[in-house]
Amino acid sequence: MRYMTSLRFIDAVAREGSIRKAADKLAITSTALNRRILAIEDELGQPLFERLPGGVRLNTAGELFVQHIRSQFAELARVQSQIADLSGIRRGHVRIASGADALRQFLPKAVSHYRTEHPAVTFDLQRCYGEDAEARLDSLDADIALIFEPIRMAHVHVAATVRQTLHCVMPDNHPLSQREKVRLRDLAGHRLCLPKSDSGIRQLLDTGLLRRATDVDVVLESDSFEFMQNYLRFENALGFQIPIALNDLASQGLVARPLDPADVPPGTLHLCHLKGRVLPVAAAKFLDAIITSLRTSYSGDVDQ
Amino acid sequence: MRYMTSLRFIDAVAREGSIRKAADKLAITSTALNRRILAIEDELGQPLFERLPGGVRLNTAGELFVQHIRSQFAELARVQSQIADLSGIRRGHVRIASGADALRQFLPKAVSHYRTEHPAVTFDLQRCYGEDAEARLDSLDADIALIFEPIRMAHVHVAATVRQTLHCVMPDNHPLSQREKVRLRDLAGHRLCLPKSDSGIRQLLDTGLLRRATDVDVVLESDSFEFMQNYLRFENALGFQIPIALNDLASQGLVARPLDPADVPPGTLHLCHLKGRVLPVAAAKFLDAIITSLRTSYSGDVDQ
DNA sequence: TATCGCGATGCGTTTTTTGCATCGTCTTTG
DNA sequence: CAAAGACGATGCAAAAAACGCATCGCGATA
Repeated sequence: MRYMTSLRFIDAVAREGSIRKAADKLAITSTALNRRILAIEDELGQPLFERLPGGVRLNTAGELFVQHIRSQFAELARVQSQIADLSGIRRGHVRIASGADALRQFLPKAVSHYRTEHPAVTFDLQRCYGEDAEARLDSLDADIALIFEPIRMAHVHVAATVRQTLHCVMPDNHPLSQREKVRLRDLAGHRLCLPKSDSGIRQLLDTGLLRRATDVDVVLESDSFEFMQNYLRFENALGFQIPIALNDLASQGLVARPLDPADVPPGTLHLCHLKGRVLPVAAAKFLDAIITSLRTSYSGDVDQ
Repeated sequence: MRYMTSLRFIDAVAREGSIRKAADKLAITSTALNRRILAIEDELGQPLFERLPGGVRLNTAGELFVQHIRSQFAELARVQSQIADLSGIRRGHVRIASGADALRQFLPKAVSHYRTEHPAVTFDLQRCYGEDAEARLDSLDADIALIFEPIRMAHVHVAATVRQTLHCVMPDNHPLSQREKVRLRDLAGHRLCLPKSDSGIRQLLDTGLLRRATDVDVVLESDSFEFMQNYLRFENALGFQIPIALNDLASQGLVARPLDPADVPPGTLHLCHLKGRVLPVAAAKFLDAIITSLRTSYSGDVDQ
């Protein structure tokens, strides 16, 4: 939308922290950008940025205004999507922030399935660590977030949750593969690969291990599930995963066994959007779709 | 705000129902206006207006978009007022839709008092009949509405209510002026001046009169309280009013006596704003101020 | 059937926006 | 401690956008 240019520019400058850098990204000269900002500040009657020697930074008024700008963008997107929906063809853009878990199998399937029904809808999948997913909801950089385990911020709305029992992943010839369930004490003496400590899986494991004071042998930590999964066979080590992230293990000679819930409580996958926000049609319908899909896969474990 | 020009224009065209008429009001040529609208429609990928032989009319997409535009204006005003509030001087613009009742004494006093404390705040007082006040909240043409008696629309939020006992106004030498309270049956044989039927006062009276089947002599109807009040002495007639609208009667040789609540139930004055809307700081503070002021004047009768 | 009022469009003019060169200031670096 | 580098601000000319005028085509109205 053309009339929002100045607002887009201000947002960019706020993100870059420098007029010149933002101008580069926006493919205009810094002068033009500078003057647009001066013009808006002039109209507002108040500066939005503090001028620092190394660039600019939002002042309090600027914080308020940028927040306003972002919500305007989100609102516009929503209205556009609503208008597009009138013509029958659903179009729009859905931005999803997710941990690595759901990005492995679940979201690829869900997105492609949705796109076969609504080819005009495009997607943006953002891989997030830790609190980042929530922060992106907050800054309106994402419409929907899939977060495993801890929800920290107060202003996210949880549309649905899925209970996920932790599984232990291992080569199919590993001694523990004989068991139906794995207890924490069984891990003693085996080599473990653990996700990094900002992962929800790790946090659940840590509390369990701490409680039982089990002595474990952690050979590596990583934030890449893919790496860990491919690594297990080489060291005959144990990895950990939640069901939604389990892909076709058999073809890699791996198996998964659930951890006994008595040792490690099941974690929760949260499907969230920003509280108080009305999602664009495409995003709202996609959210519905994945909730339905989750309900068929994990019938008893989904809450809304 | 400069960047909103196109949006303002669309809003104007929607209100006027004609590009040429709107162009006149906006003091530009119809060509320029026409092209701006074509440009926006082009960007949106969908027309917003139906072209009729006598002008234009919003289509469904247009309705959605104009609604969006209006909420953007309101949001911007809110943010601006919030920003202005940062610098200490509270500035802003408060738009009030009210029936004639509160416009007589109460609002003039309240507004002038508020403006002595916040001279940078400006006001817009809109005299509304019937449902118009609520409609203006809805179209974001007003921030606050004072409505006596019936609230019809679902999406107004009532911030406070004040119970108002109907009073009978009469010349001070009128026989009924001897009584402390006036019963409906006392009205028989006297000349009455009644507000028009869309007034809350009239509706309360009508139900009371209907119930008692009192035979009354209505000599005139008007929607102007001022006219009626000035008229009473000439015919030695009776008028009706609620406390908030009672000005200095004594100087006009008039007195007011409450109607017995057993005959006519007390009415309710509603202080409202649009549900779900965050008011600009100035409007919100003014609302607080008048609620406080009402509480001191009608202590027992105010609910929040 | 003629007229009127409406929105759309081609074209020259005016206003706004942009880019270039440059200034002054502050931090970093040799 | 001085030179270099990066930043935002500003004067001025070029480019782009918006505007106004004249005019067209269309449908309603009288």
